[in-house]
Amino acid sequence: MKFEAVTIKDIARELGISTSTVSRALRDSYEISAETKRIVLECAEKLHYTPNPIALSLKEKRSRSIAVVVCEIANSFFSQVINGIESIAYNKGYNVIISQSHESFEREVTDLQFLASRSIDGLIISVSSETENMEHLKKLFYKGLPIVFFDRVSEEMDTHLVMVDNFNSAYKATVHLIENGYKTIACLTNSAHLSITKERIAGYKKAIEDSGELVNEDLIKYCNHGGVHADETEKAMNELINLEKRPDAIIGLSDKLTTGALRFLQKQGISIPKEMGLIGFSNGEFTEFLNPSLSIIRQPAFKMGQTAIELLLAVIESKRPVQEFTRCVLETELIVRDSTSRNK
Amino acid sequence: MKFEAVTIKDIARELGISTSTVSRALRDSYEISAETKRIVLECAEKLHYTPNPIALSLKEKRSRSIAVVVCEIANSFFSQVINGIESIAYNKGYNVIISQSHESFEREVTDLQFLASRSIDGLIISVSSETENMEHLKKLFYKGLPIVFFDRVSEEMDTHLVMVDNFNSAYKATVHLIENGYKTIACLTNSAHLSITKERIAGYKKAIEDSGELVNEDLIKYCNHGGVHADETEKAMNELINLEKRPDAIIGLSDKLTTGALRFLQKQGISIPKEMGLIGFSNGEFTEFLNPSLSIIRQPAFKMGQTAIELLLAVIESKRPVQEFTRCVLETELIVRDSTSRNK
DNA sequence: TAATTTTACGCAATCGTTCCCGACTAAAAC
DNA sequence: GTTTTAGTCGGGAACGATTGCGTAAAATTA
Repeated sequence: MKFEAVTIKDIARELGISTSTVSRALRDSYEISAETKRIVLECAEKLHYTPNPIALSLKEKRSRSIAVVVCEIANSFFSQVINGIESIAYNKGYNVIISQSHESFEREVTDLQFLASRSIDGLIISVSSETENMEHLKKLFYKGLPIVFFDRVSEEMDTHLVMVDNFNSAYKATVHLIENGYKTIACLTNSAHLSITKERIAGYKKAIEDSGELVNEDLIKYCNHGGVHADETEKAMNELINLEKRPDAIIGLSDKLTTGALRFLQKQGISIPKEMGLIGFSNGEFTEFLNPSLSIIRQPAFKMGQTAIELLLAVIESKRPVQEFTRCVLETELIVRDSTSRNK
Repeated sequence: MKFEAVTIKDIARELGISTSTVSRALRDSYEISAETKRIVLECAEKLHYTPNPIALSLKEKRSRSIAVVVCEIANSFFSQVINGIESIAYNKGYNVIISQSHESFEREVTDLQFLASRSIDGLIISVSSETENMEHLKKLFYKGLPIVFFDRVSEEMDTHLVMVDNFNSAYKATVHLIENGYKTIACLTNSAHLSITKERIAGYKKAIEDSGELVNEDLIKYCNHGGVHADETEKAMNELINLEKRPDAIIGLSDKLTTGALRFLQKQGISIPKEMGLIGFSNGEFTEFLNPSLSIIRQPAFKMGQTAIELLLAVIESKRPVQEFTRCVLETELIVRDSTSRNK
């Protein structure tokens, strides 16, 4: 594979036949006699021939590899999504190339530039929390690169979208807090321009309004880097607990923010769920064993990954240009635990 | 990148010059006049030319992509390692292709076969817990594929190794338990043939012996799939708590096993650290906030990833065959928390 | 037996890029 | 005035594999 690199030519030379015959024999073409096929196969075996995929890619203009761009791998939600993607890509003979944006727009742009220059057949992406401008993606998309968005999607392009029912998830969680007697519910969320933020905030607001209360914008804290920098979450939390009317519950609208809030409250010695209720989006594996056990909204991450890759491969392998795009919305699961049971 | 695919031929045609000149101009060759370079660069810009890496790979016989094989991405330790790998690979212009073995030997073999056929320039691997036979790796290695092992290594090939001081880590953790008054210390570990298992078990045994006790093999439970199947851990734990002399502490010799033990003890209502002390290897992000907070041995996962990729790239980019291989042993961190403080 | 079809294989172009050889012009050296 | 010598550029062969087309020889048919 490296130094030797047996090629079809070596077989041809060894056998005294042409490369075309070898190629056809290897592909079991009908125009090659059974005897020749046998000899070629035998020789290929003997010489440890392995086809060179690069040469194939060059001819076929496809690399059989797809790229996945997420903000961080070391985040349960995203690693579970990748797990789902990989589970299917592997079976279909595709490589999965992974890149992390670390919530940086600049990094996302260079990532994409790099990947695009590496001839990928398709892209699955959840944009960074800094990403407002979609030009870099549009450019690739209109050049013909199949793209599937998941989680943090953009509706600016006509393509497949995989997400959860963000509105309803946030709505349910907020209603749950209200029903448990929490009155002043604050909200820790991502950059305002992200799709997930807009939808989740809308659900949160609707729940507040449906309970007959007024939405207080001061209770909504936007963390523009999604909580990757711990101080960002801390700052937001500090502002919240110093409000003249201190909230009695927090809802974290993404994984890192939920756990960041927990971390902060623990440090400050603010008791959960008594002084402060806490619920949030999370796909962490051990929310059940946290102290207190955490009430969460869990996304079907693995399923989301599978759906995304299936949609992407359908586009890639479609003969004709795909016109119909699905907007796949999956359900989340609200898991109630101790961090929101005030009365316990 | 897909449909148009502007090539240097297009530029050559547009400008009425040869492809060789275009190629040289683009690479800023000394034999091309400044004026021609300017024109070519301008035209390339205008036509949105992007070089085709596949064609380059074919010529240069390198793909600038490396493969990483781990058992699971959705495992903090491995995702942190990958994070470290990616952080450096990205800067050096390499793609990272990730594959999961899911602790299956068969899957590892097919993974590798697939990857090798995709012309990767190098491989970083932590073998699956089922992997005893290294032939599949040897075959690739002797074909010339640079390989770096990390975590679960094999010494059968003369190549770079990145690991932690497993012996000492297990030793320290066991001593810690002993010093805290635990008498009967059981051990939950991976398949017996893995390097990490051997070394960690040796450290555990040494600590027991140093304390003047005898090692009881019944207290060592081997989970051959590393705890990916929950029932495996449960079975082992059940056997332990039903021993005539029930252990009063557990040491988990890998991430999944430590958390698996915690999960089991919680379910059974066995109080930690009173009835049972618990410590183990873990790189989980929230061991601090678990109930009780977990004493752990933390590996420098990010650093391990960085070290592995640096060693690998050095081999890949070396002009002459590399003869000297390092066996890099990093230190772990013992973090004492509530799960081992019996007296509290 | 002659004409036709089938079988089995080789030639050469192609994918996009690089790079080894020339080759040509104009200025410098003899 | 002839020869060197830079300075620029083009032609064409690679890299490994596929494939349309052409064509011998063998097999079939008339």
